[in-house]
Amino acid sequence: MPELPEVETVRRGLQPAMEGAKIMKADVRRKDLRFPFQKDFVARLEGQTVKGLGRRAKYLMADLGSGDVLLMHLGMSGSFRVLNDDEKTPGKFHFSRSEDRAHDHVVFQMSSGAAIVFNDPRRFGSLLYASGDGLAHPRLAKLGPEPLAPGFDADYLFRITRRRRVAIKQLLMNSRLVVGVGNIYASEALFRARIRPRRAARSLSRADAARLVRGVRAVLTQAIRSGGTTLRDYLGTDGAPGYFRQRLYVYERRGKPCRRCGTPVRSFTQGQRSTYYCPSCQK
DNA sequence: ACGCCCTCCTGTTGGC
DNA sequence: TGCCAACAGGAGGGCG
Repeated sequence: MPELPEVETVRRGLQPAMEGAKIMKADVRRKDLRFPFQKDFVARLEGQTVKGLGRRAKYLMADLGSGDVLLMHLGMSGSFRVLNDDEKTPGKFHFSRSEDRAHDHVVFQMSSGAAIVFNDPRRFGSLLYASGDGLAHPRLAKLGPEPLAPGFDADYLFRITRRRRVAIKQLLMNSRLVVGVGNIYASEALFRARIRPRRAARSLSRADAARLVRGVRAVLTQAIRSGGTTLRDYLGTDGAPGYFRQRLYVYERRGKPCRRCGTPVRSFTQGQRSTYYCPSCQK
């Protein structure tokens, strides 16, 4: 489900309910998600105050009073819902599109009175307790630069694309090289940069690399502003969808006219994922 | 080091 | 109408 803009939107939604509040109770209803819950996961969390809520790549990071961190990843279908006091009555609210409570796997009761519910039908998400600032955790240690940070610039992208035969779209989705760009925004960024997704990475000129950096940054920034993209499941912490879908240029628009030139959008499968592009605008 | 392929899991959809 | 294969926003891991 969620790429950087959706995760960032979730972070902003969770922040008021978590920051400065204590985790009174952590109700873990399964033994595992993507990974088994650590043995002492609940014991280490309960009673801790959340000092701040940050993000690295697609991980949410709750900084805890102990100096450690709670890492939260949404996988493909994970979502958080914040329930305030007046919304806690069962049946009075809806969480997911299907209103199916069966996949509410973890509930945090916060001292603020809010309940924070993690729901994840496919269970590719994960919640991990990590020591220190968490950046040395194996899952984070090898991540590439943040696409919206200064380190992701034309020089960097040009450099890492040299000698790589891999298709540029797949390179964009390689989190060791740049984080946060998933299947939707890779297609959208390439459209903005006017580069075909199948191009070998090493075929990009310096000018291509510069346009692609701008394309990635622009699409992510604009999507954050719209609260992310809701295709199917994704909902924010308040249950509202993201509105960037109506601003997509190519994703899920196969056969529809390109919003720039009118040529029908094409799609094909690349690395077992759908890719979309305009055969006229992108070279 | 790199590139390709498969896997985890459930729910929904589209084609016959 | 019903069945079932294909597919869905991530990413770890194995293999050549």
